[in-house]
Amino acid sequence: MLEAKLQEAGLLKKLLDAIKELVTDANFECNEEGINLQAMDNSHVALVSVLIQAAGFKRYRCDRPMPLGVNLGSLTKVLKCAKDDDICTLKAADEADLLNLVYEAKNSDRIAEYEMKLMDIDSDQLGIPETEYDARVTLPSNEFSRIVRDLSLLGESVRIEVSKEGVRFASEGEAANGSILLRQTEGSISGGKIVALSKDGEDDGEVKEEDDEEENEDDDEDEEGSKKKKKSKGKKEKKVKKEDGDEDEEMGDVDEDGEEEQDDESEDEEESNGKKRKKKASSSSKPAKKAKTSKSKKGDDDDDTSGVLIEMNQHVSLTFSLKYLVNFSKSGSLANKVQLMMSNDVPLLVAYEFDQGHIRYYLAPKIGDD
Amino acid sequence: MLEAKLQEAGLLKKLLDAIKELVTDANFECNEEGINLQAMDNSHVALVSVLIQAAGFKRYRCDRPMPLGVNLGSLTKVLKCAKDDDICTLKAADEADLLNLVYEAKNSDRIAEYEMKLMDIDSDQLGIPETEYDARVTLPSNEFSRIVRDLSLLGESVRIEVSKEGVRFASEGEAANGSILLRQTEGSISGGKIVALSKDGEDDGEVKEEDDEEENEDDDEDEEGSKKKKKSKGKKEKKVKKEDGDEDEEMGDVDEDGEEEQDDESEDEEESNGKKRKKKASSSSKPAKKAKTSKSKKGDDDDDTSGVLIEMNQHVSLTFSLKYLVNFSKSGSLANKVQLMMSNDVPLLVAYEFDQGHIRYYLAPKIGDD
DNA sequence: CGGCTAAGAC
DNA sequence: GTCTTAGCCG
Repeated sequence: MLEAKLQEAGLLKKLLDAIKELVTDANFECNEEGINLQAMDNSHVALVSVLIQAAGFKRYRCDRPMPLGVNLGSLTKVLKCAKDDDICTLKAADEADLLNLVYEAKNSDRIAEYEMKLMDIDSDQLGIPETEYDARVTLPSNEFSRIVRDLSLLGESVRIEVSKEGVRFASEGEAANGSILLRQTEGSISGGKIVALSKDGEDDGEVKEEDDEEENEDDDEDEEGSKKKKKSKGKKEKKVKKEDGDEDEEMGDVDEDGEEEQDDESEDEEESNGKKRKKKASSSSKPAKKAKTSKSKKGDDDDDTSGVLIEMNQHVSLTFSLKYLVNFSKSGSLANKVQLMMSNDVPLLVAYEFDQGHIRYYLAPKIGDD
Repeated sequence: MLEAKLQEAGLLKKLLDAIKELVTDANFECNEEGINLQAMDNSHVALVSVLIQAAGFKRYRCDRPMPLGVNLGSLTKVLKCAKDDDICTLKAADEADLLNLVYEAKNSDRIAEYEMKLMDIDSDQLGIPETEYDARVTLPSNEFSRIVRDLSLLGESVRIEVSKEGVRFASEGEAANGSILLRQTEGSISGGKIVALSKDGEDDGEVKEEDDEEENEDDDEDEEGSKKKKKSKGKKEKKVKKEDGDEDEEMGDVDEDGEEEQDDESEDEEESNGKKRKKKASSSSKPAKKAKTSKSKKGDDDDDTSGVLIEMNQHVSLTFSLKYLVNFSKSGSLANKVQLMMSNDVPLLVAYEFDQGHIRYYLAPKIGDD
């Protein structure tokens, strides 16, 4: 059975707000690491991956891995019945088709209890390879929101270009063209190894593990299917795949390598890139969180509250659909900072890291001129 | 070429908000005086005239008169990409079909640049004669907004009546009738010469000039007219001419005049009609702004922040469409005060004067009982 | 045509 | 955080 007590219902509410427009139904994969959700958006163009680490809960117990098939619209409604600062407990029995939600006001006698029907969802737990990127831009999440919102008024897509000059967001529209240039706040643009970092260093662990086992097979694609489903390779999976392709394995490698590398990095650069370093400690594929979560986060993403950090090993120039980026930017309420990770011709990773976990979006670039 | 740097993008944003529903496309007539826009509303019932004086800019250069044909919807979108306190620079090359807008955040590395397509617009730069009116009501702009908004809930039109009693706004509707009476805040209702005034005393130069000549005749109050006009009556021409003078000089004058005016004002107040007095000092036809803009404005329109000033030479009673008045009242965000100038059977002038210029609306009265 | 959901303003 | 308005779906 699952019993997970979250200090603030607000976290769940924000997460749902962030993804409910993108995805209608999804499996909340619960296991010892925590709760993970992975899904392609309804049109299979983007992929969203959410993690709430076990340590992010006030209390967490999950005897065995269980997928909870949730209609996000329903869950959103149920969550609207909670106040942001209510203590929220999720409970589900093994094999149950109900999710129990209990809201306790911190300082009151009020206890609200809801039970929501679960559904069986064909979950393609995709293997998201942890790639190394050519560039990462770390900026205040509200700045990112503003940029994509502004440019979305003008055109459909934005070209994001990272160069020594800084990062430029440019969009062309019928009535007007726009271009916004952000320069590195201070210091020079740095390189170093660029991989997605979570504060604890565990990031997509949940997904990974499963993948590892099944992935072995070598289908790139299977992984997704394999782990939980064995589903068909319906379209959904494919997109993801592109990237995954190799990635399954990469995932595994990543963790370990990643950590090591991180250490290395710290030494090299000014710590600016620095956020990564911290994680090493938590190398076991499991999430190490707890103690440092709050700190680590600060350390990582929030080190500089308002600055722009640009790390670049190679010039990148990619074009994306603004509609999706605007959607992703809703997650700004979850973290002060957002990381944009890019390599030419591979999907953009938009990552928001918060104390209890993260939400990451992957979006394939537009090709050609469209 | 044009290069105009505005301290606060917010001013332009407010202006566009105020007129974009009334007009879809319009020419921004740029010349040494500043930037002027004049247009009939889409149904040709109302006329709006906007002026941003050259001195209202942080920096202003316009080598030769040029009309910039702008789609207001497009400009509104582009302006939404600016923060209110961004420094906004407008640039256009001669004969260009693009308007360049640059937004610089005051304290950041952020620079956003937009280029908007211009269009050829058949501009009828109308000569708006500066008429002398029988009555002027000066009231807080939010009070005016409230009145027309309230009455618009009841009926389609409002009868505005200025008498010794004060000013009455009365509307009849199917469900209810309403009537709002505002009395002169203090002192008695005054007469005197009633013409549109801008804080600097330059106001609608473009329009007025024509009238001036006629006015010259000796009204005590002519001052306003006299000082600046002497222009020809051609519409476009006028504008240009007034000041072509030269900017440098203006600046000088401005400061000085401005200050003087303020002083004067304080004295005249009770003179009640007083608003005009101020201008005499600034007789040089130039706009006096800058240094004291903020102050001067206060002085003029805002002398009494919350009071109602009624000037009347003759009883007037006119009926107008509330729909338009509600629309006009959106400009309340630009100025604390609004002036309603009326004579029987001629269009109402609704004028908002702010530090950098003004926005004025003209609306023909309804005739008969409709 | 009405209801619901989402976005923007106060 | 709440309310209001606009856009989308049923």
